[in-house]
Amino acid sequence: MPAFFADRLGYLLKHANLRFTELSDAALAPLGITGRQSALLTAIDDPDGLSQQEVADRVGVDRTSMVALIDELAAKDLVARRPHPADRRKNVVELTPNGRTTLRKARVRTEEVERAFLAPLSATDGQRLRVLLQAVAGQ
Amino acid sequence: MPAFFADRLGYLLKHANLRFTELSDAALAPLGITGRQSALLTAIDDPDGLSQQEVADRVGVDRTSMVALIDELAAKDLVARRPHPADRRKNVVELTPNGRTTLRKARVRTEEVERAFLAPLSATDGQRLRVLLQAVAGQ
DNA sequence: TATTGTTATACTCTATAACTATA
DNA sequence: TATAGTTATAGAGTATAACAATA
Repeated sequence: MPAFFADRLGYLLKHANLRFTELSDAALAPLGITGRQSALLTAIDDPDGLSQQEVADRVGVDRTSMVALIDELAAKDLVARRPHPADRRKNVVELTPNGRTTLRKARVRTEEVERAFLAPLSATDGQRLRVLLQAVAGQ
Repeated sequence: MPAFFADRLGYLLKHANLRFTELSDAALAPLGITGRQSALLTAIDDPDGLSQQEVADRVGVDRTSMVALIDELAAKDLVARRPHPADRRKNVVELTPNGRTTLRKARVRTEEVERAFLAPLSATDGQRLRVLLQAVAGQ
């Protein structure tokens, strides 16, 4: 980590993000998923059942990218597609029982990751960082 | 920006980063460079002159990735390679006069971007965010 | 006409492996 | 033997364009 960069906001944001991703992927590897896939399971976990388009909108990717992402989770038996009962253009994407179990475990691990990531800070400062990021991340 | 994600640290970090990158690239586009290239110019701007390897270490990419990055900047006449006087395996990478001018302008723009990015926060909170990120980004 | 899922394709960013030339 | 630069290649991650089925 180059010292002459260390106070640039862009650098700090990028590397904070990198560090969180590393911790996340390491913590979730035993569950056989990445941080990205854990977030995807969270997005899919809706009582109403979502179309691929709706899931794509939630995580902010294109619907064309969604296909392969769902394929991966389906190959691991974490989610399943079924036809939408009222609109036959749509798939309903849902967690499988295995997906629900995995998501539950992933949530615990993710909380641990957040704690580890914020470990250099006091509890107050950790909460403060979250609030400040919220103000600044939501355009 | 999905509400059900908005308090996850991973989500906040990712989107703070995305927003900064967007602001940055938009502000630097009139100079014909990206935020990434502006950071690269900053890394290259060393009075001693750096090898490609040293620049790569500074920005945290592999030396094989460095080749194309330098090629791009060289094509824009922002940097130039010259043989290292003492070690003929190495290139010395340096800013051209045009590169120095562009870097100077890019610095002004980047400061404006930081101000715009932090606009939702008070000056105190802006400074606080920087300090907290520093604690958390440098492993 | 518009939307959903899909495929093909391409572009960015980055890394690994292997080569050349030096040291 | 090891290092610096280079090239070829490959793998993420993502987007655009075009198509079929359906609305």
